[in-house]
This record gives sequence, structure tokens and C-alpha cells, in this order.
Amino acid sequence: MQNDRSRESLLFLTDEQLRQGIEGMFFAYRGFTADPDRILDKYNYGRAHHRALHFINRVPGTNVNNLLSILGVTKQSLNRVLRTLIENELVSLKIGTKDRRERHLYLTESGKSLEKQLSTAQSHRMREAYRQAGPDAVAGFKQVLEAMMDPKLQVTYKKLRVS
Amino acid sequence: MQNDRSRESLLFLTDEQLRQGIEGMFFAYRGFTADPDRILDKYNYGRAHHRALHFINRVPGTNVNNLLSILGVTKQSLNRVLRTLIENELVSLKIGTKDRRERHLYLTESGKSLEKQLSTAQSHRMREAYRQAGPDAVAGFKQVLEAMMDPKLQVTYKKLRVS
DNA sequence: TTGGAATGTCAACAAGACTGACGTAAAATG
DNA sequence: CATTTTACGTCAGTCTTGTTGACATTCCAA
Repeated sequence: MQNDRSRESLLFLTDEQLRQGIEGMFFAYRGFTADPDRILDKYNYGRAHHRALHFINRVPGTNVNNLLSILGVTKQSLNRVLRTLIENELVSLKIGTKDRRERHLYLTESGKSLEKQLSTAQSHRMREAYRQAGPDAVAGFKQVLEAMMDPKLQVTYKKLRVS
Repeated sequence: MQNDRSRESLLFLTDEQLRQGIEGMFFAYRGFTADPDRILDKYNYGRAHHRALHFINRVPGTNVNNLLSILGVTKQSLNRVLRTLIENELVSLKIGTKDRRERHLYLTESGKSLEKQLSTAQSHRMREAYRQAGPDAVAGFKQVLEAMMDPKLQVTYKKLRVS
């Protein structure tokens, strides 16, 4: 009995199930980035630019270090991306008033406009997927995603929610 | 009534919900690749090698064109990766008997061993996430992932299941 | 005043993606 | 049988995005 029950209740943890999850993540991520990628191409930007735009929009006035910890890249790498975004006037800098070493980042009007374009495209696919799968599936989807994150990123992720 | 019901039943489609899904994918994908990446580093391989190993293991004897369509990269890109894997004897080639233009790909013993190491690490995290979230959440997770794929990749994904 | 933090910048490099062009062998087709 | 198409490999060049390492600047805080 005990044995039967555990065997049954753990069917979702078989190697086959796990493999499907792995391949699902791989293929779904391709779909997830496909639409924004096409838009970015037209403007000669890449995914790195998209990510910066997304999180600056999400946390307006963030400083560079905070953005670095969200994105998980080196400052040199982010800097290159930020430089072009600033040159092209999609992002503006404001030097901190309290701490004047800090640069606070904001989207300009054109920045907001491109970000909107990108997020609209990405959300559209996400919305369709959500709609097809239904509310219970969506709840489960988010639970699994959250459990898959590194603990630190889980915290970052949750912070974005309440900010 | 009708109005209330639709408003309520669509709460999971709010912009906030969609944004959480987008950021969830971003952060979860980082976690998803983190453990294999650490192993790959030690052997001086990258994610591209991992993907090749994964799918050659999954579809032993696949030809190059089939692998290309699964991975969604150019032959030049895949070739670079395959060449090193073959040189290092993780992958072996067999020329097709029926169609001698085709190269069929197999993992060697060392190939299988590395693949096992990588998939064990990746599965471990996936298993923990699944366990924490529970079977219903996992079912929902997979539903949403599948709905997020490009239609062609959805077919590819399903084919891998039954093969 | 001095140390350290936040930031920027230069240089060099690598992985991994791309395009384009070309070559070869073999199968398929007219 | 001749031609075309397919499967694959390869060379060359480019781009994005990541890395390390070194060094400069600014300026807060002890």
C-alpha cells in the first residue's frame, strides 16, 4: 500500500518526465525570445539590449550595480550595451543626488516606445500560451519556474513583484 | 454577472501576470543552465556541446540535418561543435548504409558518460523543482511551455516523446 | 586623510551565432 | 546517361555577448 502509493504519487518524477521538462524549457525559451528578436534585429539591437530595457522599465531609476545583479553579467558587458542605449537616447542617466557616484537609469520616450513594442510582442505569445493552458496551469507553471531559480535570483524575482 | 465572471476568470491574464511569466522564464532559464554550465566549463565545452550531446543521446543515429532542425542553428555552427566532439571521441560517425551521404551520429562511451553527468545535474534541479511544486503544478508547467513553442518546434518536441 | 565603493574605460579574447561561397559525393530525376 | 538536387563539410569573415585584467575617477565614510 505504502509502496503503491509512493510509486503512484511520484510518477511525475520519472526520468522521462524530467527529460520532457528539460526539452520543454529548451524549445519554449526559443519561442519566448523569437518575437522580440525579430524586432530587435530591425534596430540592430540584441537580447542584451532587450534585457536592459526591460529591467530599467521595470525598476526606473535603478543604479548600475542593481541592474548588474539582476542581469548577472559583468559591468563591462552591461556597459557596452548601456553605452549604445544612451548614445541612441533610449536610456537617460541621472547622477544620484544623495550619492553622486551612482548613476540612475531611466527610459526616455523612445526607450519606452521600443520597450513597449518588445514587451507587447513577448506578452502576446505569453498571453496566448496562458489562455490555451488556463489559470490552473499558469499557477503551476509559475510555481515550477520559481522553484527552478537559484535562491538568490528567487529573491530578486520576488522583490520585483512588490517594488 | 457575465461581466464579473469574465473579469474574474481572466485575472491570470493581467499585464502583471504576464510580466511575471516573462521574468520567471528569464530567471528560471538561468537556473536551468547553471549546473551543466559549471560542469562544461571544466572540460572546456559550452552549452552548444551540451545541446548536441543531449539530442544525440536522445535520438541515437540521427543524421546531421535532423539534428540541425532540432537545434535551430546553421550547419556551420553545428559543425564546429560536432568536429570537436568527434575529435575528442565523445561522438562517433557512421556513414549511412541506405543513403551514403548521410552521417549518423552516436555517443561513444565517454560521450555517454559526459552526457549522463550533465543530465544528472540538470535533472537534479528539475526534480527538486517538480517535487516542491507537486504533480498538478508540473502538469500545468508543461502545458504552458508547450503552448509557448513555435508550432514547428511543438511538433519536434512531441516527436521526441514517441520516438 | 585615506580606504573602499561605484562607476567608467581600454584592451584582448572566446564562444557561438550568422552569411556567403565553394567543393564533393551520392542520390534522384528527367 | 546527363543533370539536378541533396547532404554534408569547410573556409573566410562578421557580429553579439560574454569573459579577465588593468587602470582612472569620483566621492562617501570612518
